[in-house]
Amino acid sequence: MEWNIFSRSCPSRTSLAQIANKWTAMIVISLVAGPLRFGELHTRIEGISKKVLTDTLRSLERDGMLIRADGRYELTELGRTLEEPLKALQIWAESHIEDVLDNRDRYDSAADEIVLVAHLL
Amino acid sequence: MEWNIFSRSCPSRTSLAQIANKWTAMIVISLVAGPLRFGELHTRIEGISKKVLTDTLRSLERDGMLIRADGRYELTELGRTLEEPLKALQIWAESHIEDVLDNRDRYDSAADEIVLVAHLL
DNA sequence: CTGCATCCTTAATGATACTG
DNA sequence: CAGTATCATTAAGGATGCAG
Repeated sequence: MEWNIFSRSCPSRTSLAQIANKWTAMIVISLVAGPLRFGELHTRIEGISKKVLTDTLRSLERDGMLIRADGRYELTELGRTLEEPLKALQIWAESHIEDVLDNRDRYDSAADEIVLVAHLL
Repeated sequence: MEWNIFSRSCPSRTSLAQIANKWTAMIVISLVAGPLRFGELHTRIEGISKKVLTDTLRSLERDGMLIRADGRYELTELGRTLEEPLKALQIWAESHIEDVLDNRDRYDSAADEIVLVAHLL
């Protein structure tokens, strides 16, 4: 069977949507070093609500990325295969953020100028 | 400066949210081979609405991932650095989807059993 | 064809209170 | 502590029509 994320109804797109997600990335990255409790995850991933954390953990558990064993969340073998690609996203985000912020400033001030000129006409 | 996606208000988290996104992934992957027109992107990325495509393209343009040159969207140098990590997500999604679907089936039928037992009590 | 603007619907997220 | 349940808010996504 040929799976293709570009195909509207291909299940692989739902899988992509699940892994291409900031909460998923932070949870998986947090669990790489070893199992953690709910509260530990809640502390490390600043700003995540208990509801969102619960929902995301259930969803990852359903997909077989992690398991819950005596109060701790642990990556499965499948989940560990996500370490590398998701860690790469973290590294990208943290190492390119200054460029991105500069670009945003430039873009926004260019937009401001357009508005300014428009007022002069 | 130390950037950290786990910090609630760190700008790098907004950047992570932008790249850890299925539409971003599909757009960037589509543009790796060369510039494309709006309509070409709209065709390749099945099921994306014009509004979402427009919004996502603007957002990526703002962050400096791509530029619009005479009707074509083209990755910038910064955007091309996303090729590898995002392509990795595509490959993961397409190559592990069968495992994921199996896991979902198992998880859901286990949940059904619990409901069944609950009815017997 | 390439968008932008609008309106509408749904999904994601957040806040709070509550229970085992 | 580890959730669940509920409600409120916000963001994402989609449909349609219009304009350059």
